[in-house]
Amino acid sequence: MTEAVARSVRQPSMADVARTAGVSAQTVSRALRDSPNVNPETRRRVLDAVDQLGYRLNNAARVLSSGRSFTIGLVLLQSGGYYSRSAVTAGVEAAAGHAGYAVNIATIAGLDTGLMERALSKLADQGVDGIIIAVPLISVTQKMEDITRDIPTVTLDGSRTAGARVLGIDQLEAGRLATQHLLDLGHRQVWHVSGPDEWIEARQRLQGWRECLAAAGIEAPPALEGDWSPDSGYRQGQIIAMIPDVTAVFAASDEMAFGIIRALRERGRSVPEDVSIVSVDDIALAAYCSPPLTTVRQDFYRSGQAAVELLLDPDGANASVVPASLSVRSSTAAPRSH
Amino acid sequence: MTEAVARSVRQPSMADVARTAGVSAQTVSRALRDSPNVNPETRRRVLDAVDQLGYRLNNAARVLSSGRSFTIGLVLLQSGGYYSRSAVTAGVEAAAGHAGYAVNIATIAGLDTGLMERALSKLADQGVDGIIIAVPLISVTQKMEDITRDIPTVTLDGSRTAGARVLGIDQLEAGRLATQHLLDLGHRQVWHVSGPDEWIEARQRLQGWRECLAAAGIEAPPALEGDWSPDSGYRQGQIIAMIPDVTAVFAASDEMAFGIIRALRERGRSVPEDVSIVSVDDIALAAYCSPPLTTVRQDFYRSGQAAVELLLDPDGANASVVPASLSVRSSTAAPRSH
DNA sequence: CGAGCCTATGTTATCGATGCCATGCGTAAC
DNA sequence: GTTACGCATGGCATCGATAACATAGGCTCG
Repeated sequence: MTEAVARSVRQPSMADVARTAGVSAQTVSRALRDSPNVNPETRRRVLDAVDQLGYRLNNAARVLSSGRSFTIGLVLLQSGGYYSRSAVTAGVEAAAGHAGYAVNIATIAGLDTGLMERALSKLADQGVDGIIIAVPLISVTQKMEDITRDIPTVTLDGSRTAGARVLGIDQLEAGRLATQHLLDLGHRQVWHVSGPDEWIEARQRLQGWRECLAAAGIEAPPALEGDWSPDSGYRQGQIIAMIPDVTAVFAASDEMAFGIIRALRERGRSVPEDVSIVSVDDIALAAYCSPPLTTVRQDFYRSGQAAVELLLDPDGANASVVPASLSVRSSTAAPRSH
Repeated sequence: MTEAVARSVRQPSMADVARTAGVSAQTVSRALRDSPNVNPETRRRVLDAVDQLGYRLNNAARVLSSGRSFTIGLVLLQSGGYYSRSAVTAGVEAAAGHAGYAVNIATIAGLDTGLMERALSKLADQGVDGIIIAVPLISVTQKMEDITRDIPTVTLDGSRTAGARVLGIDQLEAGRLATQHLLDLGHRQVWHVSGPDEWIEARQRLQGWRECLAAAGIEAPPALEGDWSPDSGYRQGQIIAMIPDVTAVFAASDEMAFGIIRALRERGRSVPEDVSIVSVDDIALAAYCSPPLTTVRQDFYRSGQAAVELLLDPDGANASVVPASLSVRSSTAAPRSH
């Protein structure tokens, strides 16, 4: 006797639900989207049918017919800043999910306009309703403008295209807070290990540092440049260790700060006794490595959330700023008196 | 004179391209998907028309008519392990993008079957072609089984449902490597601060530790349990610091290890002179904090890639393992001789 | 008590790409 | 010189939900 071949069963559609509930497909659609004009009794019947059939709304069909995808795209940089990337993602995902949106990720391998264009294209192809760019745009191309003109975009701490809104942590302020803290402790000079120049954050922190020193009438020493990684901090730290009079360093990220500290210690300079170090980020480990870092706290998770809110708010402001605050721990101290 | 109102222009469709290129829509579709039976000259005309119109394939329509979404879902846990989460995501995204797939993220706030079900439902609703679960499934519910039966699933280091393939770093081996390293240095006893018991990784590392000690004829001391965070490491470290004879500790994660080290130092126990510490992960900072950590390296990025490969390989194995290896640095040393 | 309106529901067209089948032409095979 | 087959292409139905419009009762108000 021939058995019916077990074939992959077709997923139930709205029409199936409608049939089971004894209503039209349109009514099912309305009931599922809590449209106001649906009889509670009818809605219940529909929901029962949904349960019974194990119905699942077909997203593609909804997107096609409604023109909205309920998905937002997130552009991230692959390398560097594991902590911040991860925290931003979590914040974005949480806020998006809360608003009924899914998140689609596009990672780019480096700061390159070509890669950036491809990432944006990919998201545009996916039909995202909005885009959050969490990497700095070094330069904005026509293609990027085209895409961000058609799709609402929020730039997190980056430069902007004509169409994009900008959300930023106040990096100028972060640089000032860090530098001022060192000056307040009595240091007469503050060195700086910056992030890569392509990054807006890096430039702004650098500028905050310069301005703060200028305001105190101090001429800024040359800035050293790292790439956010602990390893680059280590390399710049080796250089700093060769300069005799350094008593205070402002590092543009916690990870670099740890590298700097390691290099200084290996050369017999202790932190904070000989050299004070302050940085920016306040990653989870900042309080637990040795010494616990004095650092300017950035709330990445909150930034991610705020970016989504800014994106989805139809008449929101065009720019918004998340404040930064100083966490004082043990990597800074008054300079040793001679 | 009345100006035409600037209205949101309809995106060009395949039919528009077809008209411009002087062919049928079907041929456009074939040309764009490099179907073999298309005249090169025709293809060129089509591509020119695409360029000229700025045509962009409508993903929703493609998904609806083809039944495939070219999207894979990634389930992540929101808290803890920033580094690993981020690296896994990058690996998944890279491998997926390489194969022409987009990645859709679902973050869950905690290890809870309800949240897990909702995350899977959300991904299923989005019509993903496959799912990668990067959090341990504490217990598998019917609903979870249903979803993972319908959609190919790979579990990264987690327990498994009937339908899922499993990819894991060999955590048993990681636990053994770490413990054996301490025994080889001459330690007579090794304490352990584990991860939360719900995590398979945590259980396996713990088991590796127990087995290794057993093989050496040593009775394992009670394990202390943390939650992967530096803070939990710090708390367990305070307890360890009160026990006089401890000379070696195996921490289940780098972040906890840093917390433990901090607690020990605050109580006057130096690392590695008084107490040796080895952990698991090898995060970027492991080499740069003080002391540089001896740790079992896990290649999260590679794991993410491997998960995608396993997912997309139609006749791949049902399980696969990424090896772990020991990075020896300065947090471990031979015990002080009495 | 009839005009007008609000509520609950049904009907039909539509979104844009693809699967399947049909077609016409050139060429190799018998 | 048919038959048969491969290649390049077109036509049409279809995927599943939704927007826009249509309709049938019931209620309010002058």
